[in-house]
Amino acid sequence: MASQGPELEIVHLLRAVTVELGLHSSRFARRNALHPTDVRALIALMDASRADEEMSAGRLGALLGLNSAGTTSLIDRLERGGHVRRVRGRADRRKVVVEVDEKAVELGQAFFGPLIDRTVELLQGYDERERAAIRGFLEGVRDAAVAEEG
Amino acid sequence: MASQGPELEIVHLLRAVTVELGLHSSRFARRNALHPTDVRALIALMDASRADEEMSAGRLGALLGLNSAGTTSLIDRLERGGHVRRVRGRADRRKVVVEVDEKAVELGQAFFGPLIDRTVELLQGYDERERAAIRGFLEGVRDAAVAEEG
DNA sequence: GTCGAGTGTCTTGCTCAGCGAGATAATACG
DNA sequence: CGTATTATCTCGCTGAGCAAGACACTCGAC
Repeated sequence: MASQGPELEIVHLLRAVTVELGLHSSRFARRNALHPTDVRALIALMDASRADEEMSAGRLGALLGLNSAGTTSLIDRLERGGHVRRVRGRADRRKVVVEVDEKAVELGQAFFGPLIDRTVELLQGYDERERAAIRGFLEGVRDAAVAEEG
Repeated sequence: MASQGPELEIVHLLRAVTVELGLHSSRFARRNALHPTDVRALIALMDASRADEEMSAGRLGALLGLNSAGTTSLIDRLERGGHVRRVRGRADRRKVVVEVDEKAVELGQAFFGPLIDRTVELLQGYDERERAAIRGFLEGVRDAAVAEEG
């Protein structure tokens, strides 16, 4: 099984990476008494915040594939844990904008920071052509996964 | 956000890849009326089968982080769907060896095969040094994630 | 303005994955 | 043989997420 040609070995390796990153996330979840969905939500919220976009309850739910009831209880859960605040939208007052608490952001950075730093460090060990190969490969896999929606 | 240096861009790309691969798995899950856990279980079972290892109920549960009750109901579910068979262990008759049904294997290959093929194809577009960089990077990330169990 | 359709969120009642505790069955070891 | 250990299953429960619908706000037509 370890002798299936160099390409399949890398495919297998990529899967191992996704598995380990998933396990890493679930360690974060368990440690903070969060569910996998909660972690995904927090990540989406932090992304939005970094991009200076408002994240409404509905948009968050859609992103995570939850219906409105599930979304409400997700936000309830996060709010109860103090990770998130509900703020009524100013422009459209039906909307609920979900804001991440500063402490949650710090918590996440403290947990995922070292791994990100280590990855950046790894990448600095490669020259421009090698980095381009890595980037191109990842882009290719991402696009292939996106395209595979038959 | 897209201008954070070449290294962080790749880190972000890697996350996008894991997200998209996760979504791809969940499309497979939904289409076959399976839960995420069921998919993870089937993958673990196929891996074991390819490596010619027997997978007992307990080992499967441990691999997925389930307790014994959860493991039993997981296998019940998979068996009910015809994806899996229970076989009493010959050597140790307390054990239950879980075998994947041929059809489930084919189903999985039909679904994940194209993506794997596309990935192999991508890899063939790189020379030996570039492939080594990709492999080394993935190994490094995997090891970093494994090491981060503080 | 105000009426109605449309949209965003929350409530209610339910299903089912997974947990804890403990029962049952087979093995190992004295 | 009998006791401890190991592997799985059963029972009762908690809680995430769903479907349906209530409620609140917005916006366009008149």
